Amino acid sequence: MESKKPKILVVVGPTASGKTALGVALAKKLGGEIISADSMQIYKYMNIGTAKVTLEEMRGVPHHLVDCVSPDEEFSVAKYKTAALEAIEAILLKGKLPIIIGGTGLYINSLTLPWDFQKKDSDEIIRWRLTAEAEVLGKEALYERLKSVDPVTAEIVHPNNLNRIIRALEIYELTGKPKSHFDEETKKQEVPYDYIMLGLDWDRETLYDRINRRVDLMIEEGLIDETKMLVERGYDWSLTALKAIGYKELKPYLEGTSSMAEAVTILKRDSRHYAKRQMTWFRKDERIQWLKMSETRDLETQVEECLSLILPQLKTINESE
RNA sequence: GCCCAAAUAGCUCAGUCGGUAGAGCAGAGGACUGAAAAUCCUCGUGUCGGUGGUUCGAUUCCGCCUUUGGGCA
Repeated sequence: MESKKPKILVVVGPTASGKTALGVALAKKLGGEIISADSMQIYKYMNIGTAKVTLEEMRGVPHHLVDCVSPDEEFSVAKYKTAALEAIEAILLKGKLPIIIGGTGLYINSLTLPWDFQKKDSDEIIRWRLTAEAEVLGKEALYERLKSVDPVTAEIVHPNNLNRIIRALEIYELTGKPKSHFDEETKKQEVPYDYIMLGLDWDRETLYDRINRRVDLMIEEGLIDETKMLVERGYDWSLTALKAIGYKELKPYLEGTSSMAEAVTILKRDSRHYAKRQMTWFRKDERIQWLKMSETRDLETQVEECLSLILPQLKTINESE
């Protein structure tokens, strides 16, 4: 007998793999609502560059956690998890199927693995101070401090990876306990849902080709103006949101230090690199069932294929009701 | 037609005072628990344009050829 936990569908895949279209189609067929798991599509005013779903593309399917945070607002996995869990509950209450779709592996894992963010906090000021300390003392000094305070984490974190070193030290300063302590504890948590995880799998060359073409399209659709608009609104290049691929690459062009062609080339490259990192992330996840994608098959066929794969697994939800 | 320069990794180029070569980028693999589209790690054999010569030994020196730039007519 399968577990009585509510079943939830998760669709992952690299950028430009067709998640949006497939997700909407699945939601239509299954009576679902979509929860985005995308760290950049949550930001307002960033539409073209993040390839955000358009109202038209939604085809009436409700989307959650898209377009809901200002680019200068602080956001984090922890906040994502809280908001996503709320959305899941609301959708389940309506008797509909939550479908989580996105390419941010960390966000996906925050929901599908027993991760708990409640007990440890974060603090911008400490983080700021540690960053400044690293500039003065060198990251080696901070790494040494981490070694003495949390040798287990120091073992895992590479000495060059300042961001990780800082976060680990931040946790220690905030709680008096090492990060590794929380990592152990969090594993004892329970995940409240059963996730059926689907991955969109393209061959590398085709995906890269799609990415390159999509970047050209973004430029045609006005990515330059969108970026200018963000800057004019006063959003700083140092914001996390402005570090999104599609915007940061345009900075040199807008500031006149590079040509548009150069900027676009780099934008394409960064997008390819990103896709590669996403694939590395998802590839190792054994829970994911891979769906072979190709441009010769149309959406309808892909959806059918998808349904025949997941419907048997979803059935238990109906039986238990 | 003549003169000059270049020809080395997928690309841009470095180098070997003669002992068969190395950077950046591209590309590949990996890590990831409150910045994650971020951050970080690892991976470099290629007829050194072709062909003769000198030499124990040539990608390196010399001759010729080819190609590509530039200049002169």
